[in-house]
Amino acid sequence: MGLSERKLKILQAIISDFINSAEPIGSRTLSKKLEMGISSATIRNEMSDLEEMGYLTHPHTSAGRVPSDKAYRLYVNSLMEKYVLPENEKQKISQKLLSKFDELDKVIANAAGILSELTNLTSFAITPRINENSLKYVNLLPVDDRTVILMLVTEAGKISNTTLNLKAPYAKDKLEFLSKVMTMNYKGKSLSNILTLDIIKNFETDIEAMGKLAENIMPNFLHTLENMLNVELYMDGLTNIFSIPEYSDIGRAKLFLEMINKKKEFTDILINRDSGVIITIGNENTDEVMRDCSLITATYCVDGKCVGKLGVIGPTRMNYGEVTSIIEYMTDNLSQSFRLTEGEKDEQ
Amino acid sequence: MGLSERKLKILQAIISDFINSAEPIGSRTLSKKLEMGISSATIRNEMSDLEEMGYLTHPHTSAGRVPSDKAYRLYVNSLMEKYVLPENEKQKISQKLLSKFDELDKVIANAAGILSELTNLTSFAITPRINENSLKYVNLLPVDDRTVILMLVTEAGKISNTTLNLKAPYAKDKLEFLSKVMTMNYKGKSLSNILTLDIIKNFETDIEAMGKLAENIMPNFLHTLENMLNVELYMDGLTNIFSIPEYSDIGRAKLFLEMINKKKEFTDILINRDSGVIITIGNENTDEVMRDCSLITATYCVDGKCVGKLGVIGPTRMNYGEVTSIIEYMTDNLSQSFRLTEGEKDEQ
DNA sequence: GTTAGCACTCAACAACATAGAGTGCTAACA
DNA sequence: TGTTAGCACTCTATGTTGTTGAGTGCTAAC
Repeated sequence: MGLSERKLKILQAIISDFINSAEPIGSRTLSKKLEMGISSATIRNEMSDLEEMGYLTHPHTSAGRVPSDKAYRLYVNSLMEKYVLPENEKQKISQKLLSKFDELDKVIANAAGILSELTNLTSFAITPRINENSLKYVNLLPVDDRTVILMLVTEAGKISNTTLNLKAPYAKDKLEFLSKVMTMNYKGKSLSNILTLDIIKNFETDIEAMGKLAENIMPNFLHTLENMLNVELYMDGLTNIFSIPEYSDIGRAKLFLEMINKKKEFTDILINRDSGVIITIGNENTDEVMRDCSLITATYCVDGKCVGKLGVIGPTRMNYGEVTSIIEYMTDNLSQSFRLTEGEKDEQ
Repeated sequence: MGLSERKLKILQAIISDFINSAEPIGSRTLSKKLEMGISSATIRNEMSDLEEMGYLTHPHTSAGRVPSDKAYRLYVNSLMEKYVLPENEKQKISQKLLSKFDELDKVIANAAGILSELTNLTSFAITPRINENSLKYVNLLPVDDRTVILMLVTEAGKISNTTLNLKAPYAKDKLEFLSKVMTMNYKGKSLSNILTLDIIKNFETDIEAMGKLAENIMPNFLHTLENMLNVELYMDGLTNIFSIPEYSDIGRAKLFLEMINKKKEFTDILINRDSGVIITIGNENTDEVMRDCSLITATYCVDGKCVGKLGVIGPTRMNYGEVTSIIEYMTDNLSQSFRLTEGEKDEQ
């Protein structure tokens, strides 16, 4: 049994209705709404077929039909009409997205905020992994007798610094010398490479070569490198789930928030998703806890590398068309603005 | 009518019982539990008096009694027995608190995590305001033709930096010159003072004196200063509220989480609290939305100035004794560790 | 002042009835 | 052969009623 034109139309109607109302829909209501001149009985027959084929389910005998994950997948792939963001919406988003901040992390956190506001869902964003970034220079700046600022700068301009409190006073010229030696040793190497074993092994000889001061500074150097590789997760709109009927049950709301709050695990799930706009619906999610949610992510690029992610998580019943458009527009916008810097550089 | 010894004893018993069980307690149950050889009828009379005096309430006629905010206040002030943290607990806390991180922000975020774990409540921590900190130096570091790192260092060693993408290329010597001029102009002045009007007014003449490059950099300088003054709020244990019977109602849980999630407002509430261990119970909170919560905060000091805060928020029915001890121990511990750096400096 | 005794109150729970939204099947129709 | 009206049936949601038990408040006796 194939999916006739009519079956598709009925299925689409059921899905759009359910996305809006969250209520199972019955044959009579649908018959009236469709205005196709077919009676509720006919629709009942079709619905029965669709259920047999796995597109619909039944909370209980005397309830209307509810779309299954399979139905949402079909809907997303071919049934739903592409939502086009109105031009003034686009402008509003662009403005909010880019006006306020310079710092990457702040821009990304802000983006998550905007996204949750627009979709009324829980949104998240992760900053790009900078694995491949190579170190540009190491700078040790004197503050006072025992305080030193360790500053690392990558080729892409990402900076990280830490204030170190040394156990013994140091000489300024030694500090300068150490900066130079460290820069010479590690310049051009990618952060993750520096952290791999073979380079770390060399540290002992490095330390010996560079003297007592290095002994104090090296562990901090490694630690700072590790921090730079950390992906930052930002979330917003957590309380939006309370407005969603699916989560009016306290148990489900709890599970949802607990899942979201395991930041480490959640970040890993996000990192491992493919690039581009990816929609995973309900049981398509490999992670047990997410089986009754849908996840939409898209990738934004920094300096041409598409490694940051922006997305939303919510009930499988969500407005895929609109949400996807918004996310896609936002990531495009972000990528473009992060490329601008690059562009400016090239103009030189 | 005063509070006789016996009334106090009964009140104390009701409160401790309710803190544990969250269930209204009746006269018969209490009579058995107290083992004072007084009958339920007598206790009923006493309870009736206590209710008249405002220490107890009644969810409905046939329910047991529940302590009022006034009762909790009395309990906290004089009735409750001081909880002494066992030595091994203390050690565990100290270890977790200090082992992992160097950076102040990370230590504070981590502290909030530990606190929520220990108390099973929602915890929070704010980083210190550094209003009074004075600027030590301004450093402009060249990265490439149009990229500059703006780095600000305060006397207390707090560093902040921003990567600037300039609109035009610059000359290295001008950058160096500008660093020196800016350091000269603003060194020793407190961050908040630099941001006040009279100094900002001078900027225009400053910019004129320092040339085109300054025009580009000054707004970023101000912006970075503002950022340094921002207090960071960390929270943890949000989902703990779901285990608390008071919040098994989805409406209340929602209100609670929404309140907590208004970070700006919540931070303001925290900042404005007095120093030391402060307990505000239910309607003692000036903010409407917090009237059915209790808030416990304590202050930790950095470099001798007590301006950071650590605390929990939860239902008025919370274990004030234990929670207070834990928070107090943690802030003491933090203050001490943040003083160590200071101590080391003094040893010089 | 304390206590036994008793009438009274009220939430919580269970048992039952009812309404209504919806289904599935059948038989008739085009 | 597909479509439809009609009808019995199902099941949730909602309301009603009764019962239980924990608890109170009052009174009278100790």
